[in-house]
Amino acid sequence: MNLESLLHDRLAPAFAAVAGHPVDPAVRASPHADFQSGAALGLARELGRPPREIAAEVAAAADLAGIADVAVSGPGFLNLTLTGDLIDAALRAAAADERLGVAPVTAPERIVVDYSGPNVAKEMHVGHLRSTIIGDALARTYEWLGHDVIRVNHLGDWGTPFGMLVEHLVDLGGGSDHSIGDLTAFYQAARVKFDTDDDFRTRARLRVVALQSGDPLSRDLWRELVARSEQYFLDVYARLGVTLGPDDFAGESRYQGDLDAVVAGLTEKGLLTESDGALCAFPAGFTGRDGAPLPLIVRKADGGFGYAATDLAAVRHRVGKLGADRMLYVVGSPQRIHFQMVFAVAREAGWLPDDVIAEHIGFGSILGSDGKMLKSRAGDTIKLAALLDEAVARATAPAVGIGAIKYADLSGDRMGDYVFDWDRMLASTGNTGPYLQYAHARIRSLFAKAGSGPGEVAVTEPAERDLALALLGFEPAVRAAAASAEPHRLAVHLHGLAMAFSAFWERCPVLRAEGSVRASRLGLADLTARTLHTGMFLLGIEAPDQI
RNA sequence: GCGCUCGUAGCUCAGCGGAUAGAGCAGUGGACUUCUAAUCCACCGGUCGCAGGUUCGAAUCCUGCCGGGCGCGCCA
Repeated sequence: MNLESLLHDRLAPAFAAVAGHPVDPAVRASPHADFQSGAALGLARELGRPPREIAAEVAAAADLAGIADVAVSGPGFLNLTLTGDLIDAALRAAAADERLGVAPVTAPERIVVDYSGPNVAKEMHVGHLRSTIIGDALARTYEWLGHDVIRVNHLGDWGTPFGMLVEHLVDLGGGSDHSIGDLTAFYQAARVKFDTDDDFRTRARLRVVALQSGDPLSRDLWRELVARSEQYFLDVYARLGVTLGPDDFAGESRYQGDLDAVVAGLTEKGLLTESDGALCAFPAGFTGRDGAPLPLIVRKADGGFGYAATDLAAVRHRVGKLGADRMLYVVGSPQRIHFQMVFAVAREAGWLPDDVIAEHIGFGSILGSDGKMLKSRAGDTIKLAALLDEAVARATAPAVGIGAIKYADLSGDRMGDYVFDWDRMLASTGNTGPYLQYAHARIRSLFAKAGSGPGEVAVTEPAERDLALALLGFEPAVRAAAASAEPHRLAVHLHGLAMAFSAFWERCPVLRAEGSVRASRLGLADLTARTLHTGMFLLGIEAPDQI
């Protein structure tokens, strides 16, 4: 149940009656009561009356019987204090519902979420962490709310590096698993040869041509590389608890057949200009260093296609074939302008209708303790696998270590940078994954000993009431996270819920209570566990029964 | 130079138009015959980068500065 909406709906008619027109009651959580409405303040000038008088009139007119006690406060606020009956009823309704009282959206959208997108033949590294974690949390959240989510893993599986990689594979004698071995070593060996061996470099260039023109051997070896990499990615996703699966891979190679059509389409619309031999689009409103129009390079001077062409083809495909109502690109902030330009060109080309939303979901960097981009001590990029190994080694259990990393990534505003700090993220207290897991596990242990299940909730103690309000704040938190594509809104709420539960735990004995009090507290505990479990599930964080 | 983004307590961060700006960590002082003390309670701690503006009301919106990060034609 969404209490804010309920209060909003009850106050709106009263405000409309007093003001003579519709007014947003502006119901918010309040430090002075459960909720407050400050709308009377804004009406004072218009109505030429003191705000407290307006507030009093609204309070008298509003139908809040059985829902909340209302009082005029301060300069003209309405303080709203929920009745015990309403709280009990709302908790019972949530407890009786598998979805905790959160109804699916009434108008489901088809939402394409593009995230993770690692490069074939390279190991995943910390640079892929945030996109993978944030994207997965968003996909899970939208899906749970009832949207039709299509996950897209836009692999870097095409382009000039693959001439080099395939040629290297040929040198090693073909495509058996053993010849590829460690992906990073394989890539680096190819790279070294490419940089130092003229003959190899020439063969690599020819191999690109062969690959792109469909030479069977080249294609087979390329496919082997892709397959190997995909299996490796899936292993990482399994460790991370990320829901990307084998059917979600849709790499750049998939759009190669569409690129000529992209160029043709843009040409037909008169959107392409030749500049220094390259075909460029110049969407309105983008300027570069010298104030000149900023180009989106669709086809390079050498005739090859850049990523802009692929991204445009992907937009076309996602709108035209996948039927997207909304597309989210969970990609780091540095690419913000690129995507804005892609979206702008796609709109001009007619591939992105006005009623389809395309959003770049940017995020900040992960920093080391020195305040710079996170690197290993030697200054290299840190492999994701190594990071996960360390998390597991440092934590009491794999789920705790992995959960700590994921929660640290999701608990702050995604646009900000954050400092990667093992001690802080693994701490059992504070706004951390382990704290949430601990709160959940405590409840599970309670039921392991209780000998009876949850009963009907009837809130009496202040700590129970605080917990109840936190529980009822779950729905608004999930909807807020979804509305702004900001998982931290849910994460912060879950931390507050866990804190409210801890306070309840200290002050309100459960198993030592008797009769209906014991049953009610078990009911509160159970609802808390289920809410934490669901919320953590939406963030992609495991909630073990024991820690 | 232009653009994007971030500047809130010693540290890490919420809050993003409403009443005395909130948490956590660190610090100080308490609480274990107790359902997981991996916890809880209290205290301490802030000219919300600076200066204007809009508003009944600004950390929140606008403008201009200052400081950090990132981008700005053939890498993705």
